[in-house]
Amino acid sequence: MIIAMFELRHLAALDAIATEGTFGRAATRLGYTQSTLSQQIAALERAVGGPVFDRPGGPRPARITPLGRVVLEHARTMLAAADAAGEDIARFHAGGGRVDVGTFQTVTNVLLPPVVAALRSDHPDCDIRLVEDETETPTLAGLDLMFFDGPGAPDLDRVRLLADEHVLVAPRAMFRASRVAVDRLDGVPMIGLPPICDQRRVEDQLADLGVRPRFVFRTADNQAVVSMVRGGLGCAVLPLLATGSARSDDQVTLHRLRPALPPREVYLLWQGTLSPLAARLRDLSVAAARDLTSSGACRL
Amino acid sequence: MIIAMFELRHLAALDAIATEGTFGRAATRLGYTQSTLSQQIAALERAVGGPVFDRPGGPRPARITPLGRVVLEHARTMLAAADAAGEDIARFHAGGGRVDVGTFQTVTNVLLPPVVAALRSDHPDCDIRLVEDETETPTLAGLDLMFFDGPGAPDLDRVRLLADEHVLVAPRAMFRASRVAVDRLDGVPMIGLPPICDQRRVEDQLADLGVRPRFVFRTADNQAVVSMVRGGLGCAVLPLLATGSARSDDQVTLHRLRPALPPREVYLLWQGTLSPLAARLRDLSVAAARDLTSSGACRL
DNA sequence: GGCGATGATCATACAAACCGATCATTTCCA
DNA sequence: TGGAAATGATCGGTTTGTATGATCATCGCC
Repeated sequence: MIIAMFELRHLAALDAIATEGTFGRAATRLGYTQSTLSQQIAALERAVGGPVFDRPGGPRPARITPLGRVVLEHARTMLAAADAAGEDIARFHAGGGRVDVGTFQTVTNVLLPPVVAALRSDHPDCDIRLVEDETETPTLAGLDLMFFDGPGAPDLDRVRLLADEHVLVAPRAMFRASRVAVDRLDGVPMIGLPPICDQRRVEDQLADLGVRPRFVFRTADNQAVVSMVRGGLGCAVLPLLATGSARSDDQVTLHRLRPALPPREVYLLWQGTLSPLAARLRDLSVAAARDLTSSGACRL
Repeated sequence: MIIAMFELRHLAALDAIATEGTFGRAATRLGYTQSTLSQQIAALERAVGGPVFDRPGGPRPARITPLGRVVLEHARTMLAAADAAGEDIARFHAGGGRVDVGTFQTVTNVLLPPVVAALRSDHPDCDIRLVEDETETPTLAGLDLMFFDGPGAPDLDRVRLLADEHVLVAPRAMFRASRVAVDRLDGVPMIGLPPICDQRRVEDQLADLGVRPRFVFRTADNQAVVSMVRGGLGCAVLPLLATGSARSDDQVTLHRLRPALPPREVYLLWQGTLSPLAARLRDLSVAAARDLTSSGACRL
């Protein structure tokens, strides 16, 4: 007997007949004719190598055979899985399901909250998973979308979300002018993020200008950088959005740099076809970024 | 998007391509051509309402899409179930699997042991389940085979296994002759099984002959009946096989009755098509019964 | 003995599967 | 820069399978 030559439609027929008792009623329920069901069962019996129903003849209903019971048991498993698949597919198309997003602090704190709120208001049961994996060469593996401060690998799809101006955050007494010349940072005690990604680029650019700050503390936490500046430990060069809600006050001052460093460019990366949910997240993110830019939040 | 119009073969293609990476290798593995797999995936994509693979073009391999992942997850469930079904079907045809048998004490103790031994020697993993349900009108529901002391309902299939002579079991001092006239049992203290099935027929037949024994103890346990006779509590009329290995000794004597009561006829009943395992059990039971009969074990 | 329900069977129209050949695209290498 | 190699898509044609409606055989029941 040959292996697994049966079709889902045959198994549905088996189930319907076993449930309804007769070929005719099962055919009605499935929207077929009795003739079709007879042939489907015949095909199934060819596939499994023996009869699945006893047909006593006359008005007596069909009775399932031991072989039929064996097949039926598995058939119901498969039909249930098919149903579940259909539901998941429908949910997928409706914009539900799951989306895995790579992000980083600024995006998580500034951009994503309204995006997530909008998604969850449309699809309360959608499964949004955020992963913060700030490494030098991040990967898209296992992610549907990834926010990144650069255009990423050339074979990826991308959209540029915003340009985030680099500003100087300094203890209040340190600088007066609203614009500070970059070379005044040479030798100055400085707080920094770990030297990867944007922070690395900033330091490289300063070095190209002959400026070598003296890093006295590094932390991966944007807010902690600002707090240390606030404590007077040193100053910091940060993308404006990374400063959070910090603005010039009685402890810190924010300054533009002269010459201005190239801004941090935030991209959203993905690869190939997106799920409707992920596409919606992308579109909402683009809109949110446009709002941020036009509201002036990315420029001092 | 339409519901569950996909076929197992499409899901197998999906799985193979997701595993192998390219349509061509997957086609080779499945024994199809690349063209066929392209068309199968196209059909699947029509069924699920969207692409399941991104085809980057050129020598780059196909990559599964989010929708493809959703489908693939369920596909693997269904394919695993199909595999399991195939294995169960193969086991079924080879004579393995499960069989549910209704039996009763005599059959369990005398007939079945060698039958079960033979079955389990052929198929060590076969699942033989015995149910002792000694009621007046037993049912075949949930059973593949049923041993019964009568021909059963007319719409059942049956085979007559053996005729088991009714004998008198008496305390040693009670009767001398090897044949005892039935009417000598009138008023005699007697041990009996519950008055159903064969026991009921025996009592009816005695009553028809004007014989009314005095039942002083009833138990459903054949061996307990003999034990009570051995204790001198009374005598008993039993089918010979129900006496187990009891024979005339220094405590009990076995006697033929005059006139002989009709023997207990043991049938094996079933309905419709049997599984190979059940058919084998039936055939072995017929052979075992023939052995019992020809060895004289059913006649004193 | 006829009625009604059951499932099987047949002929036919239609759809789908599969294959072989071919094509378009892209990468890689010389 | 041009061509070889590998990818998947597409097309035409044959085969296979599917669904239908009509008809037939069987059997229980009134």
